[in-house]
Amino acid sequence: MQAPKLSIKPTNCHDCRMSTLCLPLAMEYGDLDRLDKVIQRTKPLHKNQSVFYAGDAFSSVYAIRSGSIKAYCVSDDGTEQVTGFYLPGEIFGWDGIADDTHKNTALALETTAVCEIPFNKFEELSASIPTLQRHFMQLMACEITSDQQLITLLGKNSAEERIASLLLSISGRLGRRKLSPTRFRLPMSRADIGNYLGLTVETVSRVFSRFQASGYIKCDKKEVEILNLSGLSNLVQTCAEA
Amino acid sequence: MQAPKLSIKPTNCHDCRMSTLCLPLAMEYGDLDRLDKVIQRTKPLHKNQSVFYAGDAFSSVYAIRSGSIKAYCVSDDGTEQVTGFYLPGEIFGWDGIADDTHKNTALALETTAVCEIPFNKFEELSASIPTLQRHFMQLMACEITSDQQLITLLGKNSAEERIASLLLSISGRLGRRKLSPTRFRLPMSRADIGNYLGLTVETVSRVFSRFQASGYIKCDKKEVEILNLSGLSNLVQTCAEA
DNA sequence: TCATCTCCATGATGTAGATCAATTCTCTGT
DNA sequence: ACAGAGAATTGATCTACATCATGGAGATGA
Repeated sequence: MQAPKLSIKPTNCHDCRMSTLCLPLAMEYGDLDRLDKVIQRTKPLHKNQSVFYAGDAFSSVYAIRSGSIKAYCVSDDGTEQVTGFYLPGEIFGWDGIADDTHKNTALALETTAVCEIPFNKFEELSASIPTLQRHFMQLMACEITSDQQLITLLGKNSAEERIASLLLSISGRLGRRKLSPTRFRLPMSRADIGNYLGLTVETVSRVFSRFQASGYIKCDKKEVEILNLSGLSNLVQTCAEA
Repeated sequence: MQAPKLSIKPTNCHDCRMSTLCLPLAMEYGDLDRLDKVIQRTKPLHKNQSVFYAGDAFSSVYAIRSGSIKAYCVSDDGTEQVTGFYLPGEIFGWDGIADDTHKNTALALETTAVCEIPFNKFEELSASIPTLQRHFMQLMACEITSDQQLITLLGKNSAEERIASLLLSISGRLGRRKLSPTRFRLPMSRADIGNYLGLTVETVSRVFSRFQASGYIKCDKKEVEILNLSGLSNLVQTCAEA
């Protein structure tokens, strides 16, 4: 397999377009500099390469610079459970903090660049930068609330509501990154979506077809255009906005 | 309404039976003393009293000394979603960290004593007690992994598997608190269980009956005795052990 | 270029659990 | 001690989604 030719320039936290998202807004300039020094920028992963595997020792959390990540775990009987999709500017890898072992495997869904944030270095830093500690806890708390929203979704909502909700979630998250909230490419397969939402591939496929027939979306394979955002919103009832 | 007569003696973290659970094991004696000073012990709540409501400003997290708590949120259309049950020694209230507002309401399921841990005080302390910070992050990470297990459960498992899993979870958590893992009182209603597990009351009730008929459990209303723990375990496939 | 594979779409059928309904049992307050 | 409300159980029926099955459209590799 040939690694794709990519022109990712070495960068730093100061001019990273994502920094207001993955880093605390209130951090001092000098503090950002100190954080910048501990962050490792690895070369881009290509599709299906992993950042870490379930069972790996936990040492870092990761921020996505570009691309997307699927997190999933495998149960004893071999069935997969997708636990999350992560988009640019988002942080993943918390699942390892509980007992220093990752519960999930993190896989690149496409060519993806991540920043690695060594956790022990981060802990040292955050003792002297209080906003950093608070910010990381907030990010973890976001993970908790978004997981709890997914729980609600899985417990109470129909197939259509679940998929509408996922589309809206992705749309909103891309929008916050100043990317188009109405035209985007879904990086994951229908099977991944179904797995994540507790549905079969067939049901996912049918719902996409129905959404298209009803004029909510237009889609060709993974390319999606949302035509009626408010219509989709009306299909969903969430516990709280993400 | 008459407050029940309770003989809860003023206590402190040093002789709290739970301290090894809700507090870091590795903390120095002097450190524990400093933490002890900031923790507020309120008088016991009785059934259906709330610790905080969804929408309340976030200021503290809470540890349960005795009793039990149900956390739930309410969506726009008024439907409830139970997001967790908390037992003695467990900590709840993280859901407010993300944006300083609680997402959930926390309600006492029975007469319940909680310790309040003011978050700003905790943050000050944890700057000088590194293990404290790490421990809190671990507790949050536990919340994340347990939420993700619930996601798996809701996405992939049958009604019987979900309920077996809940019974085993409660059993295990009580066992870790040196309480009987095979005989206990479920503090929550069948409706709460169903809500939490994405099932209707009727289904919960039927599964309890079936479990009883199969000899897995014996139960009279909320009083449960697990007769065949390994049998129940065989019904469940989890992503990872809690 | 053709064979193989994976992904996606769509139709036909089956089923677990929801929904509707009725009864008993158990708290709660006066 | 009693009335009324809520909690739990059990039965009958309905339905959303799973399951099984087929065919096509793109990728990938020899």
